[in-house]
Amino acid sequence: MATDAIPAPVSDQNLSRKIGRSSRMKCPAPFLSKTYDLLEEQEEESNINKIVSWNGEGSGFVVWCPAEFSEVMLPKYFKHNNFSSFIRQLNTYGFKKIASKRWEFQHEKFQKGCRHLLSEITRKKYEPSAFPTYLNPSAKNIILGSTKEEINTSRQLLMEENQNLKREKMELQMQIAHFKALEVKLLQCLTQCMESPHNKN
Amino acid sequence: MATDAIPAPVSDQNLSRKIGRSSRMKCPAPFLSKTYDLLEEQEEESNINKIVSWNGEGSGFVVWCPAEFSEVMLPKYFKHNNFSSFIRQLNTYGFKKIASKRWEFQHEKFQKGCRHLLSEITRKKYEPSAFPTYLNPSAKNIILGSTKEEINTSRQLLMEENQNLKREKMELQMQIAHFKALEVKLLQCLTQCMESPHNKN
DNA sequence: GGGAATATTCCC
DNA sequence: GGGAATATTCCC
Repeated sequence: MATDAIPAPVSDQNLSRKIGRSSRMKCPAPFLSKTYDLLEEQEEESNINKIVSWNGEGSGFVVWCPAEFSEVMLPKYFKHNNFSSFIRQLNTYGFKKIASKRWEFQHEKFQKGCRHLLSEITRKKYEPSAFPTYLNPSAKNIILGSTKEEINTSRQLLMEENQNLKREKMELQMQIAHFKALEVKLLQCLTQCMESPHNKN
Repeated sequence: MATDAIPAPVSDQNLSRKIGRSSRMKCPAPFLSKTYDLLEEQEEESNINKIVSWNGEGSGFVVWCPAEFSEVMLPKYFKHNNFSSFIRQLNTYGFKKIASKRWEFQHEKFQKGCRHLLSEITRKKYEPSAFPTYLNPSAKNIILGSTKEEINTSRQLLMEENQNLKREKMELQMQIAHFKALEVKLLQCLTQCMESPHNKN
């Protein structure tokens, strides 16, 4: 039946929101728990059959067979069967691909036997107005350690942000113009109202 | 089999991105197409069996049986079986619930027989700062004829302008907050003024 | 690898 | 109903 494949709601999602992940977070992101679960599940398979497993040191994991992994395992834990979407999430949470010829990923806080570390892993934040980390404005030394191209990239990003800010400023100014006009009208109304209440009655 | 329930990729998703939905858009959002499809599919059912259908005038639609709709129809078109998520999407696209005792929804541009209108429906915008990532081509030349130091100077100037723009933006936002508060007060005054034919004449 | 749009979930 | 976080998709 079709609905079978829709994963049951994950219980730990509820709690995590209320607490907020900022300082003392209890619940790992669902993506991390599920990925960890999925590795635990595979631990029970014999080595020969493993689609995915922890690496030798337990410091990362390897997807041995991406095709099977995507078709069989992903839908059991996620709402899709696309390897690329899984990779996208890994990147979002700061995992690194640490081998060139196989799909091995690692994250400092994602280790075999250390489920409790998961809650220390955070999403990379998407901050619309902030600088990318490598463009930290306080980093005045940028010019020393960077190539012309890198500085120029930084410059272009600033230019882009600049355009956005100007547009936003314009929009805000339009809003203000609107409010000013409104204020004038309201004051007119009020004045009329105060000046001539007598006549009608 | 589990993977059966994962909807096949929808072909019209590809095109819509490239074009951009701003002014002359060709492709409706997947959510809209799918919802329309789902209604078309039900058109073939006899009236007695309908889980969902267009309303009498074709100006909206009614989910007659939310339970069955969620369990049976949603998973065929979406990656979930939650009625509330469907509702959330309807709200995102500006649909209105137009009956109190049944699940009837309406949107000006969502009408029976008018699939072409779908592409005029837009998401309500959540827009912190949106500007398509363009790379300024004319500015690319700067890198050829300039030294690292010169580019960096340009960069620093932009950074400065940027800071200023942010400050200005903040100030404008404060002005707007001020106007909003003022508007509330004026409206209160006006209301009082109108309600109480003061001056006791 | 990551930006950004859309989808889904959760919460108020 | 909608804000906001997370998930999924698409594209560069």
